[in-house]
Amino acid sequence: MDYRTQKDAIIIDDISQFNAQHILECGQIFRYQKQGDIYTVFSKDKLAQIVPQIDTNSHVVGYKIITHDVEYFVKFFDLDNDYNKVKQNIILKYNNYLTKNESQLANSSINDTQSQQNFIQRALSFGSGIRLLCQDHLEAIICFVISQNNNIKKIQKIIEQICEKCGLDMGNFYAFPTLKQLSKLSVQDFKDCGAGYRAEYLVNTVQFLQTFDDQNFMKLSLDDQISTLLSVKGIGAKVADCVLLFGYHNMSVFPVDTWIEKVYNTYFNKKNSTLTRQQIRQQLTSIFGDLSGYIQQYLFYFERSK
DNA sequence: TTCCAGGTGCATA
DNA sequence: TATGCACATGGA
Repeated sequence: MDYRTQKDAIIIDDISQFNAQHILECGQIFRYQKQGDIYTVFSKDKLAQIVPQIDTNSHVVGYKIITHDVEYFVKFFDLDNDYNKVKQNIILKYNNYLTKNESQLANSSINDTQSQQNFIQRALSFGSGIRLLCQDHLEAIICFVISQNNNIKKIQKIIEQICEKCGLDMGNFYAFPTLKQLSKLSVQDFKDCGAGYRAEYLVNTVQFLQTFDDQNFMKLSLDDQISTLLSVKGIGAKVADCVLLFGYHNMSVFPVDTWIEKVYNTYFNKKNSTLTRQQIRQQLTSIFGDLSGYIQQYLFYFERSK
C-alpha cells in the first residue's frame, strides 16, 4: 500500500486498507490502549501512536503513526503488503470453491449461493481496514498461551500484570518482558497475575523457549513447526496456529476457536454434521490455502461483532 | 447463579 | 483414535 515515512512518523493516506480500530480490535493483539480517537499500540519495548487525520467534515482521511522506530512499525503493520489485492484474491478463491461445490450447496443450511457470497463480502467489508500484524515471536507465544479458554478483556489484564511485574519500566508504559525476565517468574508469580491454571503452561513455555533456536525453527516445514510447538505442554493445535499466524506471519494456518466454529457451522456446514475443530480447520484451509490466515481474521472480527 | 471465553491435557473405552 | 471431563477466573 502507499505510505510515506518521516523521521518519527509514518503517513497513511489510503484508508481503504488501513483502519486503526479494525487492526487493533480484531483480536490479533492484546497490548493497545484507546484514548479518544487515538490508539496506542505496544510491541516489545516500543510503542506507536495512531492518530487519525480528520478533514473539515470530520471524516477520517488518513492516519499519522507516531513512533521512534519507523522501520520496525512499517514491518509491524505489514505496510508493504497490498490488502486490497488480498481481499480480491480471497473472493476469487471463495467463488472458485462455490463453483466447484454448487450441487452440494443445495443442501446447505444457507442454501443460496448468493447469500454465501454475500457473507464473505460482508466480512471483508466489515473489517475492510484489517491488516495482519507482524508481532514479536516471544510475545505472540506467551499471549496466546494465556488466551486459551479465556476472554479478551481478561487476557489483556493478565498480560499487563506480567509486564508490570517483570518488564522494563519505560516511563509511561512497561515493556513486554524479555525471555530472561520471564524465566525468573514462578508458577505462583503467573498465578498472581491472574493466569489461573495456565500458570504452569507459561512456565513450561518459557522453559521450552530457553532451548529454542528461532532461526532453525523458521527453516522447518509447516508440519514440523506445528509438531515442535505441540511438544510444549500447554500449547495445543489452536495456540500453535495462532503463534504461526500472528508471531511468524504464516498465512497458511487457520486457528479454529469457538467463534470460527460458529462461523463454520452457520455458513459452511453443508450437512449440519458435527465436525471436530481439526476437521473444520482441514476444510477451511483446503478452501483458502495460503490466504487462510487473512480470511480467518476477517471472519473472527465479523462474527464477534454480532 | 449459571454460562462463557481466541483450549488443553489426560483418562477411558 | 475418539470422547468427555477438569481446569482458574471474572464479566455478562
